[in-house]
Amino acid sequence: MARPRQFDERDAVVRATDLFWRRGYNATSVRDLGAELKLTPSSLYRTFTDKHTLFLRALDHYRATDSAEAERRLDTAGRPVRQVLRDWMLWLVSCPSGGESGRGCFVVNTATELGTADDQVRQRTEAAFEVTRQAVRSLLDQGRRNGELPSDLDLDAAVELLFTTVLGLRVRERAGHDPARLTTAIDAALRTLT
Amino acid sequence: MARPRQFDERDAVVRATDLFWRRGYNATSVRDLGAELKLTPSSLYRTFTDKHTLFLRALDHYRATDSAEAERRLDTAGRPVRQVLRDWMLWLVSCPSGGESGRGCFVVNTATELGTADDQVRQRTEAAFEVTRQAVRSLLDQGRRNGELPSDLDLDAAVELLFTTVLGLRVRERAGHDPARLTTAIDAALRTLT
DNA sequence: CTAGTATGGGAACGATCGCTCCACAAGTGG
DNA sequence: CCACTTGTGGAGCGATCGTTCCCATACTAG
Repeated sequence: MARPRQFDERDAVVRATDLFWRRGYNATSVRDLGAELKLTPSSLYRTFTDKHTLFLRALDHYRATDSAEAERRLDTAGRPVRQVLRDWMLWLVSCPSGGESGRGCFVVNTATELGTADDQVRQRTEAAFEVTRQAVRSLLDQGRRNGELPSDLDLDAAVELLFTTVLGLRVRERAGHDPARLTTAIDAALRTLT
Repeated sequence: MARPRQFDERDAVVRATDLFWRRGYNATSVRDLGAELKLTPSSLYRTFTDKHTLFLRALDHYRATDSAEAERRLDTAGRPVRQVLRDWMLWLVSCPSGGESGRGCFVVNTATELGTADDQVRQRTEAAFEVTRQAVRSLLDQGRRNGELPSDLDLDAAVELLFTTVLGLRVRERAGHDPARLTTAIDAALRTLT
């Protein structure tokens, strides 16, 4: 052992996530990161290898926090399934992290910015998408079995529609669309479950 | 007058659109553009002022072609409204421009990459969104009036849901999602119109 | 206290960024 | 043919990119 770190690695990742989320991968320079994380280049590279690896760390952190928070909100605590879904979707489109709005979803932003070119990124965005899909699916399945939702509900179709709608909502939040309209879209999506 | 151009300005914009669409704004360098458009820097700057202005030209070109093509496809020629919508949405998620897939929608990609920071870009993406919204609305309104759709259909809600779904589909196409699932989502969205 | 080790600060690397400039080429109007 | 005007090609501008290196610093183990 030797000289200990003067910074909190976890806190640095949090700040990096914030910056990458707001600006995207390509528009965020290592110097921007250095200023935001209060790290000199040498510390940044010693700790995180390089910009790309730090970006992957940021994606992982996002999934472990925001996505996890979403999972938590999708966990019914005896509440009606449709109410859970509505609260979750409303939360998604109203500044999930802190006050600031217009940031959309880090995963969606990343998926559209980098497409399918970067395999390590693609694996992570795909995993995040799949987790959400499955969470929605199990929630709907639960509602169908306990009688809250029609027993003849087409689960596959409902999952695809809701999941696709959620991605669209994330884009629209990023684009600064009127929250009232997003709420209208949410309620219309939920009305398909009757 | 003097020496005439050795290149076709329109063709250059087409190629620029293609490149910006695939890679996004920040990841596309002026030298990339020069190579793709077969233009030297001096010609590029003399003709298009700068990278940002060329990007706006590309956005405008996209709206004037791909978006216009979408409008055309939304024009019923006596066909059933739901069939028109279905064909249109299927077309949206299956490589609209040429063979290549995984490009998503240039407008959606731009909106998520640049957010609401750039006002000139924002105006254009917003205008493109609004044109689509209105096209969907008038199509649904037409269907409601000629009896194809329920007379008590909530137009606002249906428009918001379909429009949001379309944006989600564009993201998922960019992310390389299974076309069969996207088709499932499309059919589920259309089933809400009954 | 000393030897050993990892960190912090920052200069600086080569490459590339967006962009400009200028000499030359290629047309037009007189 | 001769000015004149505009386009082309390419070197090169200053700035910034991602990254590396070096050295002083600050801690631990013995």
